[in-house]
Amino acid sequence: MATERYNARTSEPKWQKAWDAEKLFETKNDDPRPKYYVLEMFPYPSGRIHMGHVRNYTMGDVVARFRRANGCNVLHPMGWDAFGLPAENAARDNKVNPRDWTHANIATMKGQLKTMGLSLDWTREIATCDPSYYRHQQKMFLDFWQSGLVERKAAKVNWDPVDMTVLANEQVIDGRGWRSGAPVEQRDLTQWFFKITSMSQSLLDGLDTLDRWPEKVRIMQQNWIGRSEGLLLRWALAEDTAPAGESELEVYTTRPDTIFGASFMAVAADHPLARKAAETNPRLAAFIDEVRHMGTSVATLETAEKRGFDTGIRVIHPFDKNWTLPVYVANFVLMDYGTGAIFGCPGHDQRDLDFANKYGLPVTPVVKPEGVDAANFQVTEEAYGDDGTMINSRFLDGMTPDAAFNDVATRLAGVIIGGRPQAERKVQFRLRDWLISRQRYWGCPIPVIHCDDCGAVPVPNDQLPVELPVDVSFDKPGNPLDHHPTWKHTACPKCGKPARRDTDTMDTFVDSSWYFARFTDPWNATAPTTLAYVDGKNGWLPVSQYIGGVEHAILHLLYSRFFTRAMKATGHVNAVEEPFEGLFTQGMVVHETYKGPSGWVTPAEVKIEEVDGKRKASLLADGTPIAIGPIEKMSKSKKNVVDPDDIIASYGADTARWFMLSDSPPERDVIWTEAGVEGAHRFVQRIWRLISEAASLLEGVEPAAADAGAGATISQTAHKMLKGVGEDIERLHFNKGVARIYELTNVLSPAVAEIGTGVGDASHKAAVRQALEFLVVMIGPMMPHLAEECWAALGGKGGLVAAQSWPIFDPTLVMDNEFTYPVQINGKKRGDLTIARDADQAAVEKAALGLDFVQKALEDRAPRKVIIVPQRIVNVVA
RNA sequence: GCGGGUGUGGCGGAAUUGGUAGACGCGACGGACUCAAAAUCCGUUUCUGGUGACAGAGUGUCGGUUCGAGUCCGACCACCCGCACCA
Repeated sequence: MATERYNARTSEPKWQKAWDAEKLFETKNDDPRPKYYVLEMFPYPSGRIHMGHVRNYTMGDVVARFRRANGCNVLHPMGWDAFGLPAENAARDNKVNPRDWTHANIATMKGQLKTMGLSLDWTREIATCDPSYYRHQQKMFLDFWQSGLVERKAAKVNWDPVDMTVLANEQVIDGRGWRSGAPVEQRDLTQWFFKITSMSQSLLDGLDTLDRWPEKVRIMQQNWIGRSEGLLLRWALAEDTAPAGESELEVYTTRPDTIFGASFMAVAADHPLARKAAETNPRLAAFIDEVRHMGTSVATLETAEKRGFDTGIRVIHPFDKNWTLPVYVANFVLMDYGTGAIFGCPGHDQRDLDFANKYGLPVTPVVKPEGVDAANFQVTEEAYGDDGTMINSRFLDGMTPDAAFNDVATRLAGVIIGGRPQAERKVQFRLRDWLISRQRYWGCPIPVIHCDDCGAVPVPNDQLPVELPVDVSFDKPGNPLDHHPTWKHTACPKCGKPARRDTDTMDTFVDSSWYFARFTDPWNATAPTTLAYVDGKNGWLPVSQYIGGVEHAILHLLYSRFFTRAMKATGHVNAVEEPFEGLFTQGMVVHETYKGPSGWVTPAEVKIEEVDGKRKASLLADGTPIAIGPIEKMSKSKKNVVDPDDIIASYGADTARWFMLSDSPPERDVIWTEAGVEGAHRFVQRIWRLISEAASLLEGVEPAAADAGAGATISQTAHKMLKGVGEDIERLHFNKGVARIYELTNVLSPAVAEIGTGVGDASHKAAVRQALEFLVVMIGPMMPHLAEECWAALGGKGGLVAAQSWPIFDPTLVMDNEFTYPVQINGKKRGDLTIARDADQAAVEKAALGLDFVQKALEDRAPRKVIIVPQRIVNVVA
């Protein structure tokens, strides 16, 4: 029977409508089944979806559909990370309102996502730029403020001169703004901060509980938080060298054990002591000025050579009144870490050694490695940073560095100077507070009013939300809210006098730090969350499986972890602290690049041919030769992008989805190739041919597993694959599941063809029928439209596949009755031995030794040893 | 510099964690069907030698542990990612 080709263009919209009509993916909060929350990172509405989205949302959809088939009440929502600078740039360049631009993009992208056939609950859709969303964010900002989690303070902040706004530390990459790529400058400004550092320890400890997160991400966060244990240590200044009014220098050190190896002190250029000393020393003042200027750009700071300037100040060693050390101002000491001052121990710190060598300062090793003679141990070019034994350290000699650390800490803690101990233990974090002020329009307004008399005053609850004005102009550079003629002028809520609104908006990472909580009840108009649904016994959080790009390993994921804790502290969630129980970071979609005489060329314009075994590219239009470049992340600048719309239009969504899941492990990059898509499409057609052929042959046949004859092999394979595919999806090993589905198809195709020729009894047919139904259910999460079409062709028993349960495999069929042992001689495989699965070791040994190739190898001698691992292997040692 | 990861056919990648290396897919080659092509179907496809059955080699390199190593240990090489004067 000739069957028509599967036509995705007509089938896919048909089934999407059928799912909508049944409201299959709308989730009820009070559904009693076990809850499963699967979430993909929501997109920025840039205009069109790209292949990265297709990959991300396909994976999430497979998980959602699979969990649904396994009896879970699945929450799988979608929304829009809708605030951000591109909308303002579009407004400036094209004279459109950011709101209109954003909403138009959302409409387009929503349409594109719908063509993918994702099982999303669109009734919960949210956009962060809607006042109905950001009003709650403003409320939480004020709640956080009241709870001491928000602070307005002056600080040295990162200024992006292109985007004309400040940036958080996390948004500065290699000294450049994360979006603009412009070198970031340091400015002193008063800004709003979330006090993320108040939760440093909790954020660090929480990482240990996240066993379903990639190790890599946990390590990155751990390093970013950067905890160290050390000592705050005060050094007395030698009186005759101290500037007026100064008597001591406090440093932070993690190596107090090396205190006898100290040879100098170094302070940051901004350190108060440096400023004081510079007052009477013009050359020092000039040096400090120079260092400060160099410090404007973070990028130049990193490559700078280590330089210093002797202030003339001397400090007295805590354990030796007669030992004085020089105090330098050094360009490599940071003011905002520790106390902005260090003691230099050149023997055991490379920077200090470089510095000491440059300025001729003494180098005394105080820790020696194991097995080295103390008298001969010297440090010249390379500092020794490892463990060992204390030397040249008086009362510390012979101790381990750990013990010496404790000894020094204890001794100096007991020395009280000026009412304070000379040293205190101190845990220091690298993490800084989260700067959230942005001098931009298209963001959530900070709900604060500045009054000359009352200071910064919260906007009262009944005046929320503070909405963005619509009539803004982007003609002038800078912040349109600040330029707006009336918006910022208002009355002080406290005293009623004229006052000004804060014209800054919040970092857009604030918007994405709680959207996952909002999805649990987006209809709540009075509060950000509904406590009954957000977490706890009947709540959704934490997200069971979160999927997104690794580029958010620190930014979004760290902020969300903080925000969840802050929401708990302010009563917006019940108990949850870690918002994402399972995290998966998927790889990128990459593609070959093509370069012609006049620059980069898109894949759609290129024809690829194979000439003498070599791939050659030429321009489709006129045959101009094109150079095939390296495989890179799809980007507009390299033009190596493939538009999901084009793929879906020509092959259908299922082909695109299947390709995204095939071959490449999901955490790795996937190389998009034309040949690969065609291969995926061929499989779509192959499944359809198989099912439509079988549908007529097996009409009326009741599916059942066979336990004997040819059908038994079919049933065994089908049940094994059913088990395997389920496990693969559970572990997100989609590529392995795909391979198994191919294998099952490879078994079923000839089986169906055989039935077509009239071979096979009833039990065989029943087994094939069952295997085919398994196959259709198994492809359901991956290629949902094709699965529906196939299911309908097979009779459509029980309605839509999307509503079917995942079948349960029969354990007895998954186990073979016989086992084929590979038989090795001296560790090399020489043959097989098929024997009953329950044969005991003696029986296996006897049978193995009876094999002719074993006898030949042994040449009548007795084997030295026979190793039998049940259900594994036989190894005969001759 | 520090931290993490990866390295397997022409290519993407499998290998129940110490037990048959190369599943599955792509590509290539040969054949069938066709006037022809596309599509489809059937074979072959790690390398070397041999018509062949077969033999030998083989998971970045070198060494080690083991009856047995892609997997464990030691040293090294290459590439990728993250952090980077954090005291």
